[in-house]
Amino acid sequence: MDHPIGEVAAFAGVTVRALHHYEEIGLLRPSRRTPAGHRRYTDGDLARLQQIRFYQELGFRLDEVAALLDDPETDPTEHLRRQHALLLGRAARLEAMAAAVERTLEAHRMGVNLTPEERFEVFGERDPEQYATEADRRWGDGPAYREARRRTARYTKDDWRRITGEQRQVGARFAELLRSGAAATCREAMDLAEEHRRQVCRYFYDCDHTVHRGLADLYESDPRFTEGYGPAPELGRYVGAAIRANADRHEG
Amino acid sequence: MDHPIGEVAAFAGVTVRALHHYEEIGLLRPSRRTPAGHRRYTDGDLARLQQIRFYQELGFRLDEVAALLDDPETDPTEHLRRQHALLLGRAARLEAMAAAVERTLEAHRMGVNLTPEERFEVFGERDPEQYATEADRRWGDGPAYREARRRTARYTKDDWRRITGEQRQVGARFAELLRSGAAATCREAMDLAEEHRRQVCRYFYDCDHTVHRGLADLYESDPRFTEGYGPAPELGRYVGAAIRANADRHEG
DNA sequence: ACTTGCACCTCACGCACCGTGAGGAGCCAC
DNA sequence: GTGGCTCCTCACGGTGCGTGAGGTGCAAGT
Repeated sequence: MDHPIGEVAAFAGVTVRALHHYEEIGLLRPSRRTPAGHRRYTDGDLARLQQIRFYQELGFRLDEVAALLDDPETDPTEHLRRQHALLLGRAARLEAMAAAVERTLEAHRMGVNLTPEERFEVFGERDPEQYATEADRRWGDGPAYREARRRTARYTKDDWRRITGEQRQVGARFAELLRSGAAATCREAMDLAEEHRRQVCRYFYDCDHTVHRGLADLYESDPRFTEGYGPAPELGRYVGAAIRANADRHEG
Repeated sequence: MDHPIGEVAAFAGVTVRALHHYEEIGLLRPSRRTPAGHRRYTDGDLARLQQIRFYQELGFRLDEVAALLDDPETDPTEHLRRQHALLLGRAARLEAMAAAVERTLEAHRMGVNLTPEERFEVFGERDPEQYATEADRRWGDGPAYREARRRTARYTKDDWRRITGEQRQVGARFAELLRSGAAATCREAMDLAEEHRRQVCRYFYDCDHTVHRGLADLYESDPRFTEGYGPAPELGRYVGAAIRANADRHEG
């Protein structure tokens, strides 16, 4: 009912050394040892290893993986659902990159020279926030968060003024819409949500519609994010609803 | 007409430190320096950086990337085509992993316990065959052909994209090996051949080593099957030799 | 003329994730 | 008893940067 280390390594596509390492850092401890000291992995251990492999493939560091898996508030199916979403997101990103390569090829064929922005737009991506501490609590500090921090770290003061200015403008337009009595599900509100999403993409991380839904929760639950434009909690809910409607529209 | 390092870093989504590192290891040297010693990157440097980023995203190490880019026999468009194939392959792999997560979820819901093989099959590897129509001509409508047609008939457009992406990846890896000077009878080449065989099994029909030998002939005689990855006829012979060596190994 | 302030420079140490032996033991087959 | 395979435990090495520390170049403000 349990397996020796070589077999496990072969199954999982990792080396024996890696399994040793996982034990050293407390990430995966085999449930049993033989009298001779040989490691034996149970099916439960294998299930954990599977989770480890998925998270790792997604770019999490091993200490992050350990934190995720050892969080008592997360049940197994939640891990799987999260991994599913992240995997599809990454796949989509790679396809976008492939498309970018195609465009580059095309430009090359035409003898056109690309602008730097065009060259690297697909590398823009994934994930966190100026709400660094919020993002932290919500997503731990996954690869997306690190990427965002890396990017934001390079922004100058002028960049920040420009970026927050743009964001405040979107916020103001949301407040405007809300005051006008337009539904959060109307086209204008959804377009505004889409604009917001693209801003996040441009300045912070690769924010697809799924991730954007997560931000919607954030806006609704924390009035800090919309304060200053209007009736805070109500505007938060309004923006959240618009983001969700927009996501529905694009995913439908 | 050239750019300071911070700007380049922002464009490309890398840190300034990374660019310093690339220069240290001779991977990317800015074409110019200002009198004050500040690096200046030309558009040509940016083009190279773009290539670096793509290859890196695909999992190549920096010294490998340098070797690839500095190979005088490879022209720019060949890099792009190769990257395109590899990106699609990786995207396909991630989608397969997402599907595996779905299956795991489903099994979980049913209360079923997965076998280790099931748990990790997606981590093993990749790749198959599109030569359905060729198979057609060769085997007329024997049982193998009928099975292939039965299975391929159910594939959606998405399935096809995924499958051909995986295949192209194996092709690219063969080309890589050939370029590296490895013998077609080396272990890596045979492993790759075996991987290829399993793809055929998974996506088309039961392809044992004998049948695989038949495919080897096909690849050698028709350069269409390996074009786009490298010197077509040579690569075809190389793949054929690897398949035969692999068959020998398994049948021996 | 002076001082911020930012972008840039050059060391140089540190860290994550293992790879890669070295040296030895358990276990099976002949 | 002697290969031959798998397993064990150190322990050093390597890649791809992160992260200061300490200093320079230059433009704008006072």
